Amino acid sequence: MAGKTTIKDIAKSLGISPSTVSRALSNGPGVGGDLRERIRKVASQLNYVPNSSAKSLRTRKTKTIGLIVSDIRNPFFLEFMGGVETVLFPREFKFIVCNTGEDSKKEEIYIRWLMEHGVEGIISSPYQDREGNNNGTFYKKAMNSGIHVVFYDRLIEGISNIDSVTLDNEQAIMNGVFYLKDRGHERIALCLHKRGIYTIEERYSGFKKACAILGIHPDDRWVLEDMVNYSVSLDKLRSILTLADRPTAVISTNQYLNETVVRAARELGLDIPADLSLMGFDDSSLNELIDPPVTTIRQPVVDMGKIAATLLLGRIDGDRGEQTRVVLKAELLERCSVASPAGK
Amino acid sequence: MAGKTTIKDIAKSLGISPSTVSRALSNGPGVGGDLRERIRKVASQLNYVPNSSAKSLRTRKTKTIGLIVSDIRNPFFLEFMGGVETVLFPREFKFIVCNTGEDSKKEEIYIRWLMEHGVEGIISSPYQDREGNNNGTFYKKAMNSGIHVVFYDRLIEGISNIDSVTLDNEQAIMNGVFYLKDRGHERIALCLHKRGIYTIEERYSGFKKACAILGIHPDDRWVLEDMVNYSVSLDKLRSILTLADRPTAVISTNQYLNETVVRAARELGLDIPADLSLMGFDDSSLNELIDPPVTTIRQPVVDMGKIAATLLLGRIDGDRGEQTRVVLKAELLERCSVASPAGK
DNA sequence: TTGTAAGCGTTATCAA
DNA sequence: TTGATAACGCTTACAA
Repeated sequence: MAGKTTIKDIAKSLGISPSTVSRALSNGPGVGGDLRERIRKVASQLNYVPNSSAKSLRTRKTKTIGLIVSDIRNPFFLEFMGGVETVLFPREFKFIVCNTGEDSKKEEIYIRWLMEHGVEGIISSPYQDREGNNNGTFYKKAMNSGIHVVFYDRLIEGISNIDSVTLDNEQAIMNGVFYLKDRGHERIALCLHKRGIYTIEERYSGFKKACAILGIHPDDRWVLEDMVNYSVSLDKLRSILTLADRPTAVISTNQYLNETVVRAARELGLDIPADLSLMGFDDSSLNELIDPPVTTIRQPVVDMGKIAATLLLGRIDGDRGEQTRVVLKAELLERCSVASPAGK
Repeated sequence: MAGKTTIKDIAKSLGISPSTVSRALSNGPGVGGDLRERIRKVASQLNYVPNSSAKSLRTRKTKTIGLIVSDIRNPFFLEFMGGVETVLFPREFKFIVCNTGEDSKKEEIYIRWLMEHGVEGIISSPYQDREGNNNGTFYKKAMNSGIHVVFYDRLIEGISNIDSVTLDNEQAIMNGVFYLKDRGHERIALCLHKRGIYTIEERYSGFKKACAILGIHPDDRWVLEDMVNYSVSLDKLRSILTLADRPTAVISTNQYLNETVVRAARELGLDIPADLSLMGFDDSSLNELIDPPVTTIRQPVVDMGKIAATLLLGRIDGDRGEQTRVVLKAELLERCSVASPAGK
């Protein structure tokens, strides 16, 4: 009703000074236990709500961080955010969600907004295009102005002192290839999202490494790039799956692509795993219920979120130790989408 | 490097007054086009970053809203948030995500934080327990202090003047029951999350209404409540599905329960739809790939997000019109999980 | 068009 | 233990 009550109103109503009220309400020392109680009482009677803009202006602390995600539609982020919130809430930290949609410009804008907002830290999965362009300089700028940054899922190389938590993507895909080879597959296709993005490059490189180690030579044209939506993905899959000498197995590199391959196979009349094996990546709980249940490479996403938030809060709390780079291991969930190819 | 540059630094460096700089930088009138350009240039040279705490303190505007979600793990929110972000970004509004986890106390804490933070609005899906307790008074408090509130998905009854966007839950479930009856089902079970929650009550009531209209009388014990995790859900489903006179169809009321029913049926050796039909609710893109593809009641979630954000921005922009209550219609996606019961 | 000055609600420093 | 005062960085009457 009335204009918002401030610390001054409380002070006036008790006939004391604003500074005392401030001390009492922020649990600072130097206030009589008795007086403190009376102040608290009046504050709640007057419906006092602290003004954090004023507080932040004075203290330069907002208890707020920014969470930059590359694609808000990806179920990966639900789990990740869940992990982050778990850690942030008990510490009374709030987070602003920034969805870049793999748009470098949007990422830049959000970084600027976060700086203006006065966040104390940023947890980000940065974008990088195939030419290697990224927003590294903006993250640097944020760091220079005292904002701590933690990268998750993706890295920007050559930018120092930024803590990170990522997956061992190379190893994850290598294990996938090994698993397929064990079951007799040498004709393996790979589905990739946009080249340039850290995880995609790592997964691609893991694929090549594993093939080299095993001495197998999948056709270069079976490496499908830019699978960004269903219609282009279907076209690309069709182009390799309708040939006589087609691959016998496909490795997908995210949950969206798992679905895409299953759909495409159905549309092309290919049975999984009889006609085509699928090694999925990421794990929606639904992968188990799909026909057939999809064998998949699972990342510990919730942990990733918790670790990212913990690293960041550590820095905010004053940890000036060396850069931390946490690398998590993936797990291969064996289900039913991989078979041995005919004739083996 | 240096302490952050402020408007004063820019003013000093140009030998002009801070107010002129402020006017120039905030695109206000009353500044020479020439001067404005020079100010802009110096600002960027000095790496000027506006301090929004200071700005907010002065203007009482933060360009920030709060988004309260009841369970961050529910894929519903991914889509919803996506819709919200779409509308907010072009308007330069940021959002803070608050996960209550169906915990009334946590909801209250978040509302308080949002008020302190100075958000201009709150988009919320409020919790209510089976006794009807909710945080209505806190939402009222927020409203009274000038924070606009929009409810989505769920409502708190008897609290006036709050815009909302919800689903026509009663009709949605009624259509589901009608669909089942058309295919010969009269022995229908219903799976519910926590009673008390708005959507759950509405869906339950829709179920009863439809049964009354059709003159069918499912066993009361087939209405399963509190299906909050897999093990209790499995137990409850087992208790009704292992009886000789068991239901022939189950209606689920969220995506999580869709999965639960499918898993439980498999565990109990029941084939869907031969032994048991399933009418799902909510639609993950994966429902189509499940074995069998799940017939489901789909909500227009992205639209819901866009509408909620649009309503809120309208209020923030000064719309003082009557309370708006948008009620969206669900869509029944016919797939393969419903069959006619044996003997029909 | 530009400058002056007050004030937004806090906290922190210094005295009392 | 308490109070007076300045300051955080910005906007906005009002005056020039």
